[in-house]
Amino acid sequence: MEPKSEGPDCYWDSLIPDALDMLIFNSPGDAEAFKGLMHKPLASSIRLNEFMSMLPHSTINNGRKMHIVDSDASGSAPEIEDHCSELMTATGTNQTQDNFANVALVTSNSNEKANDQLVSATHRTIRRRCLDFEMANVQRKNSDENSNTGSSTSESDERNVANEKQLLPAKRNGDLQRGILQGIGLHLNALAALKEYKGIQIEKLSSGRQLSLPSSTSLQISTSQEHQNLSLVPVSSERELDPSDNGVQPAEDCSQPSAYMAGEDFNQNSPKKKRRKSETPGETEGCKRCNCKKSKCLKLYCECFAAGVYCIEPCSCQDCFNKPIHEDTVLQTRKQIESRNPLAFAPKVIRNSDSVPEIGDDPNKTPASARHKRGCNCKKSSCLKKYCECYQGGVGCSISCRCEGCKNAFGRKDGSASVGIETDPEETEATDKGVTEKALQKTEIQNTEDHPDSATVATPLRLSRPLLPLPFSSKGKPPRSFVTTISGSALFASQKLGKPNPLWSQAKHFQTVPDEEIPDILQGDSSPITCIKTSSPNGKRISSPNCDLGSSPSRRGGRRLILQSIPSFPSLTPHP
DNA sequence: GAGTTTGAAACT
DNA sequence: CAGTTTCAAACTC
Repeated sequence: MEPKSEGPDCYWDSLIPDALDMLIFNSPGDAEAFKGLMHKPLASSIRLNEFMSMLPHSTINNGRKMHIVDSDASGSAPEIEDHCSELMTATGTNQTQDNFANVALVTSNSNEKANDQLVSATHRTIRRRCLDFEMANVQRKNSDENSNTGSSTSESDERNVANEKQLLPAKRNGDLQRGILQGIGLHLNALAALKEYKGIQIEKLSSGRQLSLPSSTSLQISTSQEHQNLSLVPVSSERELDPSDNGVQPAEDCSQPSAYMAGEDFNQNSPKKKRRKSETPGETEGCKRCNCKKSKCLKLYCECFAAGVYCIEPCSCQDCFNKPIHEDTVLQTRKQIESRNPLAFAPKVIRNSDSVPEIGDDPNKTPASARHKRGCNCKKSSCLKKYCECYQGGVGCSISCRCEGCKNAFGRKDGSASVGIETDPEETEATDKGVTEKALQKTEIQNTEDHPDSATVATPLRLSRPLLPLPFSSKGKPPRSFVTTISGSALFASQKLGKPNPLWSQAKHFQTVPDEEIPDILQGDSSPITCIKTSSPNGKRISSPNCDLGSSPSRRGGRRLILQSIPSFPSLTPHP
């Protein structure tokens, strides 16, 4: 797709223009060494880590943020990705954990149209694999302010900060004022997405929206094509900086333009968007928003509110208070709900990365790695419809469920259930056979469609990744922005978004997320970095270095992003 | 598009 | 904690 820019006449200095100006060397000798390096022909075989190893160590330290920009996701992406982790290792593991070492993987839309290629060919050549060193002052500041310690903030500390911010958006304003990149706030609670949840779903970056994460996050994702960044920036800041932001839900990354229209009347009573019904399985995955009429979108009934995002234009809600202009009310209500149930906004589906089968789970037949937090209470749906939160979340029922007549295709409460498409038809009771088979067929069809390349994979594997969009959603809600797996409270977003399903539609681009990648965070894992599966505009996945551990077929050629703690309710940040 | 069903959330 | 009510999504026609 894109011409390889690497070649005999390709030099580092052309790829890293102004590199000398951007770098700070500890000594003149380092500068000279680097200068010489820059004029070396860029052999296609050279590996990024090798290059980095040539750099004086001081070059990549000094608390600077390095961006790895790769415009040609198709060709060289894997290499960059692979070496990114090496690079991290080479430059000091600490950097992967502190705020000073920020590595951004910038991917472009490899599916760009031909004309786009022509237009941007030159730019790409330059940008390609460009190492962009950027001051990390902002993050440093954040680190300083958010942490009493001068040393790098620990994961737990960051999480606490993020949580604090969630409830105290005002604090996040400061971040905005520091000049953080503008962007559209991403409610990554859901990103549990990679709540997928564990499966953060980073969706279409091509729309030019930023995915915002807490300032403590070190990962920056952007598309080279439009210079759009998925920045780990406090959502609030984005909102404040974005003049066009009308309080519109930042987290939303809908493909629907209207969702972002500036000046659009917030009134969601507008008849124009009656989202869902028009959504059909292979249709555009427009944003599906709430339709609340009596709750004022201030209760968990409201999907938007529950997801930690503001309602926006596509919503069909009435008397909506879940808007930036009612931020105080929203926050107050949220606090109230949390006081009643601290986990009210936490992901409903929790993965057990330890793979310790729950009591009653049949390791052989149920996706034991994921379960609904509280379990369902289905009486009539037999856990075969999306009324069932377990089913909706793509997880099997567990002992904690109080459902009756459970036939959850992802795993029955009693552990005897068949799983997904591999369900043995004979296993299904004759009485409900029709229904069950229908549901299973639907699931199977969607699995095939959504994950054509994984169609032959054992179902249990797929099912064990509930956070990622599941197949059966014929009306998959559009993700609020992306599916991603995120740490800490971030999961909250992915969850509701997490409702894995909203992302289902987009999940098509993401493939499944390996269990290992899913939120260790949910389990209290202190790992500083969370893996996020995302897709570039062309559906490429961005991955983070740390995720390289372990291999998975689904990862091949994909990219992963690793994001750090994300506020659970970022998008509610006030809007100036 | 309207009406029904369903089960989570909220309330008592 | 259990029962009831309210609510909005999911589903059906």
